[in-house]
Amino acid sequence: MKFSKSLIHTYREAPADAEVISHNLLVRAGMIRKVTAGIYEYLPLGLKSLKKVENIIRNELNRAGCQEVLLPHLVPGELWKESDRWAKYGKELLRLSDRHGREYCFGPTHEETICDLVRHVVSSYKALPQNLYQIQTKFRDEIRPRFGLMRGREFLMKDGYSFHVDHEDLDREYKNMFATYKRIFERCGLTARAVDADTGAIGGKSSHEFMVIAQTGEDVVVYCSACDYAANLEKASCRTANVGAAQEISAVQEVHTPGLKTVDEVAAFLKIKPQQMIKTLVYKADQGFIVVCTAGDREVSEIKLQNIAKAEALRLATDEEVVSFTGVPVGFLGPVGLDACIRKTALGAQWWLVYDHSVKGIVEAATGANRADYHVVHVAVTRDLKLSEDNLVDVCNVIEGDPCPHCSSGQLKLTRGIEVGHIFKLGFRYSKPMKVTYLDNEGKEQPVVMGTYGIGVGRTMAASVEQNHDDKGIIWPRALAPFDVHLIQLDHTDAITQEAQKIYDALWGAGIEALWDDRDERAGVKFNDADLIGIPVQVIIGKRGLQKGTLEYKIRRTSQKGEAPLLGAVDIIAGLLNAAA
RNA sequence: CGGGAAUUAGCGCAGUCCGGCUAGCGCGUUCGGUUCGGGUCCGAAAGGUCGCGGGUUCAAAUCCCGCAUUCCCGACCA
Repeated sequence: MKFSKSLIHTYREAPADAEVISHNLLVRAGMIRKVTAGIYEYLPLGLKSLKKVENIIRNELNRAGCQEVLLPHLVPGELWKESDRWAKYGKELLRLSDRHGREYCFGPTHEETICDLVRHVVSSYKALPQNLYQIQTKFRDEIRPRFGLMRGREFLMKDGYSFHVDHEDLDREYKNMFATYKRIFERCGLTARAVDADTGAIGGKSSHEFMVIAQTGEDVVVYCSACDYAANLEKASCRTANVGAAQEISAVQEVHTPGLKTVDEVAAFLKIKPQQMIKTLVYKADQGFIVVCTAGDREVSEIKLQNIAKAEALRLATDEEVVSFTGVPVGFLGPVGLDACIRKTALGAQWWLVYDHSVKGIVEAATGANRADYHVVHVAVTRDLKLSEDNLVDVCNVIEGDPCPHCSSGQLKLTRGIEVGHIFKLGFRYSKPMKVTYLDNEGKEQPVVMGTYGIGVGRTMAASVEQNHDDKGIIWPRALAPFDVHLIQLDHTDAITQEAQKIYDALWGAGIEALWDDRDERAGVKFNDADLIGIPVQVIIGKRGLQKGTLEYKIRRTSQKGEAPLLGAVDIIAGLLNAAA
C-alpha cells in the first residue's frame, strides 16, 4: 500500500477523552475513530491489526478441533425467556422490537442461540462432542463505556461453546481450550496469565480468566510470590489465620467513645491497630439481614458474600434499617451481645451472623458495644465469640502480603490486569432449561454438558498496545502489526522512486507486507508517523544510501539501526523481522 | 442511580463571569513560494446551524428555562 493513496490520517494531539494509552495511540495513529460512546470505527490500518488477532484465534481454534459458525446478531426474545435471562440480564441487554412488535435482543453472548442450533441438529451421542465458535460483533449497553476499545459497548468477540456427553469429556475439552488460549495469547505477543475466576451471573462451575498484566487494567489479579497460584480478586483466598495463642485476657470492658464511628477513629482513640478491631457490617439480602464481622483492616467482598448467602440481590443495609433491626446506631455494632439487642427489636426477622476467617486470628479485640457512643475492649475471640465451622467463612478480599493458600512460603501480591479471555464450565445451566439433549447408547435422553469460551478481539488488540508502546507511539509485535515493514522513501528523484518500487515489489514477492510512505513530506514527519504507527521494521531509502548502494533500517522496538546493500536487502529484512517478532 | 463538568471549523482549545457590530488561536486541509535525513519557514485561502428548543433584550456564543449528547467522579466498609 502506498501511504499517499491510503486512508491514514495521524493526529499530533491526543483525543480529549483518551484516558489510557491504547485509546490515545490507536486514535492518533488513525486506526480507530469513535462514533459515539463506546462505539468505534476501525479504519484500514486498525482493521488490519484486528484481522490479525482474529486469524490467530481462528487458526488455533481450528487446529484444536473447533468449527466456525456465524450466528445472527438479533436473537428472538423467546429464546432468552427459555433460559430466564430475558428477565435476569437487566439494562445491559439491548432489546428491540420489529414492525410486528416481536421482541428481540442484540446478542451480548450467544448461549441461547447456539443451544437452539445444537438441539435441532444433534440428537445422538454419536454426534458429540462439538465445539463451535464464531467471531462476531456484540453489543452490551454498559453503564460506563470507557478506555477506548477496552470497554466498548459494541465490540468484536470470539465466543465458543462446547457440548459433551459427560463432565469428563468437558474436562478434557476445557484443558484443550486452556492450552489453546495460552497459545493464542502467546502468538499475539502478549504476556497473559490464567487466573481462577468467579463464575458470576452466567452460572456454572470452574472458570479461568486470561489476564494481560497492565497498570491500566480494570481487574485486580492476585498472584503468589512463590508458586503459580493466581486468581481474580473476586475469587482469591488466602491461607486462614491460626487461632491466636491462648493468653490471659481481662474481662470485657466498655469504653466511652463519643461520636467515634469508623474503625480508624476508634483504633486511633484506643491506641490499637485497625486489625485488632472487629468490624461489624449489616447486609440486606433477599432472604433477610446478614451480619458480617471481619478484622478492621479487611474489606468485605460482596461477591463472596453473595455466593455464601446464595442471594440473588445483596446490598449494605441503610442506617435506618440497621437501627430498626438492631436498635443500635451505625458505628457501634459488635458481635458481643448482639443477639440480645436484635431479639429486643426485631422479633421474627430472618437474620444470621458470619465471621470472616480474619477474626479468628485476633487474640484480643475491640469492637462496638451495641450501645451508642460505646465500644468494648478485651474481647477474647476464643472466649467471648462463638466461632464455629458453620459461621466462619471467607468473605473478605485478600490483601497484599496475605499467605498463599497453595504453598507454605509464598505471599500474595496484587496487580492489575486486562481480561482478554475467559473459559467456563457451564454444566447444565443452559442445556437443561433449553432442553439440549441427546440419546445415549441405551436410547435414553440426556442433557448435554456445556462449556463456553470467550476472547475479546478488540480488547486483545488494545491490551497489546498497553503492553507495547513508548513515548513515540505503538510498538506492534509482528503478529499483530498492520504491516510488516514501513518503507520510507525520503527523496523523490526518479532513481530513488525506482529503487523504492523495486524493494517494495520484492518485499511483497517474499510475502512481507509493506507500507510504502511515498509522500512528499519532510523526513521528520515520516519518521514520526512511522514511530507512531509502530510497524516493527522501518526501511529507509534515500539519496544518502543510494550513493553507496545501500538502504537503512530501524527496528522499531529497539531503535537499533543498520544498513543493508540494496541487492539482497529483502533477505536481510526478512531476517530482521523474524528476529524482531 | 447520585454528584460534577463540558458541548464554539476535521482535531485540540480561547472567548461566556461583565451581552455589542466581520467569532478567534494552534494543528490539519487547499493553493503559491521556500526548505529538504527527526513534526522547515513565509504568504494566501477554504472551512462554523457557537449541541438542540424556547425565553429575556434594540442586540445573545455570552443572561434565564427546558432538553439532548459527551466526559469525569462516586455508589454508601459502620
